[in-house]
Amino acid sequence: MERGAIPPGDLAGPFDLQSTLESGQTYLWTRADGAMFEDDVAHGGSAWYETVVPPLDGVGNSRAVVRVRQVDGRLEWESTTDAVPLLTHLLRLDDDLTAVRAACPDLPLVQRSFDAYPGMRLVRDPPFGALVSFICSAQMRVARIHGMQVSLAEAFGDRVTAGSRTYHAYPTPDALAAATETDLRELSLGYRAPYVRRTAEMVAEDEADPAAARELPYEEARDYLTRFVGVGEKVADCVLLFSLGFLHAVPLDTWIQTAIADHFPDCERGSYAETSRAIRERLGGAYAGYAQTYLFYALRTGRIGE
DNA sequence: TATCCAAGGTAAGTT
DNA sequence: AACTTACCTTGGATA
Repeated sequence: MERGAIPPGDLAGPFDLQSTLESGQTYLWTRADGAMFEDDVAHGGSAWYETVVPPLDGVGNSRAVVRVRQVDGRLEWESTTDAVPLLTHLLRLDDDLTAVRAACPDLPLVQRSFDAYPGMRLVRDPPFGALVSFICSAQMRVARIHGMQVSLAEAFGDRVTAGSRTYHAYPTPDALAAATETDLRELSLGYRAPYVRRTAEMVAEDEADPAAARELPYEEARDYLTRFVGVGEKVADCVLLFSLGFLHAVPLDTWIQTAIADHFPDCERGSYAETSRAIRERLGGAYAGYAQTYLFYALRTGRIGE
């Protein structure tokens, strides 16, 4: 495998790998030490994280194994190809986090959540993996959502050998479409099993393409994604924010709904769409999704008061 | 040891 | 359109 490092100076501001990958935005990486999403693991370590990247528009047109860890601020990587453009894309290393924070509202709740996890970036997951993993997220704990993706990769993903080890790629749409509902239920997907199978089939058969939403205006893009089975407005917002670069999307999950009720009750409108507009504006507009993700992680881990 | 409960919601059926 | 209800599974809490 090729090796390299990205010095802190090339990271466009503060960056923290662990919070970026373990904040519940992405379920497509694993920790080499097996401690992904374990709440009793302290921050500040330098664990290796691994993923197998499918061909992506614009950055590398073939599959690649990528390993990365952060030591003294710099990102060390090992990969089957030059990982710099891949990491820049997947971890949004070119986001100016200082500008992002400056654009977010000067509210104690928001600022304390930024302070809780300095350097956390949003991610840019591959669209199909993002779509399926957030279908799996319904009524589920983060550690189990991740476990499901690992199970899916082990059962239906291609094996890739690199650096004397074998990795499992995330399943292709064809591979998941070919699985049966029973196969998927055996992986503990529960009622999500038929959703995942049918959505994979829709992508495999070219009935719809999650990446196509990138070309649409925000609310049309969200509507477009809800044509996939198991995808409602909340999951659609997650795909838009964590994969397709709609940084103003604010997924209204249980934590944010509680935060709205407790801290922004005037943003509570009747419908998802209206509440979404109101809280998006309250969180600063353009980077509202960044604020949402910081709030979500800080609230979920108890770093900021209820 | 047994039971209960909630976890990053969505689809389908009613009003 | 807004409102109910059912839905798989599992780890942690409660009795």
